[in-house]
Amino acid sequence: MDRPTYYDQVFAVTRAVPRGRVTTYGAIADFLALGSARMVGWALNKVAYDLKVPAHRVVNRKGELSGRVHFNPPQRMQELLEQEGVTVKNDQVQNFKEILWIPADHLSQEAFDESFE
DNA sequence: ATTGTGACATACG
DNA sequence: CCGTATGCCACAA
Repeated sequence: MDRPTYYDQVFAVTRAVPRGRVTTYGAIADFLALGSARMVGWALNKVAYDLKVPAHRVVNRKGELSGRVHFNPPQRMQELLEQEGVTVKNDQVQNFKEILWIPADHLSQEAFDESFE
């Protein structure tokens, strides 16, 4: 699309997160070099009821499942993560630093832009 | 145009 | 660790 909305970009990055890995709101915002971490969570909220985007792989900078309450039902987020091999305890992703996936380290801005033509 | 609203992040006490 | 404050900025009304 000519004019991808902020949502589209957030969704695209989120879909790029591999199974068993997680990323953070800040990392996505940083990669997009647009908006802020707040925008990311806000964008995901719009699609929380759609299963097209693996929103469960996005957590806050502490590795907490801060957005779980927006799932249906809330514990669904943790279940999905554990299903992918991610251990979650007390609403926190275990081994967080090991499985953290930073978009900026694996995606090129150019290739990303092209996907919106 | 103005205001309100955040699934955040960082700084400070 | 906890609460407060501030920056952040796209989007809906």
